[in-house]
Amino acid sequence: VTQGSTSGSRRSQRNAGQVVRPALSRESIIKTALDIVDQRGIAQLSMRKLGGELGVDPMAVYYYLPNKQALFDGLVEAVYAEIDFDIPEDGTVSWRYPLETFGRNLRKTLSQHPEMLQLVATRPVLSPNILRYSEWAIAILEAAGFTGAQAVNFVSCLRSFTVGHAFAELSEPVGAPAASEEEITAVLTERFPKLAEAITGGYRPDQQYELGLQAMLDGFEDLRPRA
Amino acid sequence: VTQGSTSGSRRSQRNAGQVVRPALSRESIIKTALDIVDQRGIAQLSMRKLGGELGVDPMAVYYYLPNKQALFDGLVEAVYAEIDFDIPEDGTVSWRYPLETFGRNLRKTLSQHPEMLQLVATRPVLSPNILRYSEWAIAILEAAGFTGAQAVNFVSCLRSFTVGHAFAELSEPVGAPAASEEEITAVLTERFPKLAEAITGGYRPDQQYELGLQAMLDGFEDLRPRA
DNA sequence: ACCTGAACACCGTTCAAGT
DNA sequence: ACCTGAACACCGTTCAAGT
Repeated sequence: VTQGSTSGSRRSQRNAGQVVRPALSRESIIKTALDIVDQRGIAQLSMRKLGGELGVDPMAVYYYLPNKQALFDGLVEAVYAEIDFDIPEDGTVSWRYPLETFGRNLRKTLSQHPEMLQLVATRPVLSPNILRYSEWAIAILEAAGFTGAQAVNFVSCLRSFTVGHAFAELSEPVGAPAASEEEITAVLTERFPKLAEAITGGYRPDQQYELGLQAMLDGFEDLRPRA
Repeated sequence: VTQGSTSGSRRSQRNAGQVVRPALSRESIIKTALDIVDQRGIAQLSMRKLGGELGVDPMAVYYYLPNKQALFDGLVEAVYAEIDFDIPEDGTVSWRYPLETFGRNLRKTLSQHPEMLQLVATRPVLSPNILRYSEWAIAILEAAGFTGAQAVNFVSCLRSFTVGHAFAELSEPVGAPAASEEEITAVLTERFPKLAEAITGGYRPDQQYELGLQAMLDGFEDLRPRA
């Protein structure tokens, strides 16, 4: 939560010998909140603890954000802004490229903020970062012969799959609800042998994601009018 | 929240003229909790309101469930149990059938409990209903030439896509974060014309889901060894 | 066995007040 | 303009007690 002293730090200089508290701002509040979420979990983010972390009265953040929902929106937007959605200079990319990159890079950022998943999945935020990349993706897909409506659906489906997969990864493969690992596999082998057998190979999330991603893209390809 | 009087209703008969309160049970508690979630939203489900709805001291439910997490687990399991996962008598189904049915029927039940989505996506529950159907699906897929590991990945990917899509549907297409519908489309047409153009056709969730579902299945088909 | 009730350590948010 | 502090109406959960 380190941050260089910004302008308007007259106050900071007054309390020499004390901990220097940078001036509050919407941005710094959201940054601190995201740290809390990432490190301690979404359930641990309260307006009161946020105030504590900022070294400020809990009510101080209400000057910058009207309520907790607004804070959540800010957090989601901050995560969206982190996604690497750079559009390549070189214009010659296949129609699969924007879609693959959209999925993989979204997934990468989500994996860095697993505790944000609930918020990201729940709150609709029109992030410029996403919109801009989608706009470009549509152009590429249209140039490849798809319609704009198809392109939007493709992006939407990939987003859904990626978010859903991130959730599944978070909740473990055939996870441990309360019982121990051994107990579960024991019950599985007895009652659901094929499932148990198929799982013993291990759960490889990256591989599974790539399988689903490529399958979808292969399916989309079939919709393309013949050249 | 109506429920026929069950056995052990000696108490109920004592307070004649009063509202008859059926005996508490884990099942009836979860049923009532699910009603609250469906009708008033997940945020409105508190142990205290649950007690109120049951006509009982809030602490009474702790006799049947150790804490709120256990209540959540019960709710998720209840939703999973509702999914129509009947295995057809007639054994001659295509390998696509179990996968299509898995996705569509999961989606149908999720759409009936939209407020449960966060919980369903978050909590790993080994529902017998799901395991049993998965076991059958694997058998069908193996008979069609796929490996068990592939079959498990297919089911997993479909679950991810279905859950993710349910979330997206809940959060609206290019939803309204705070601004009005008109403002959004205005900004969109100005800055992201292709996106705006592609969206004007309207958002058809069912159609989009079916598109993604079939694309994935088409992609899976390519992995099948030639007969 | 099943339920009650007080108590504790928390919440988000309002509103008036300070500097 | 920016932050404080008391107050209100909530939470989940513990623990001892009632019947």
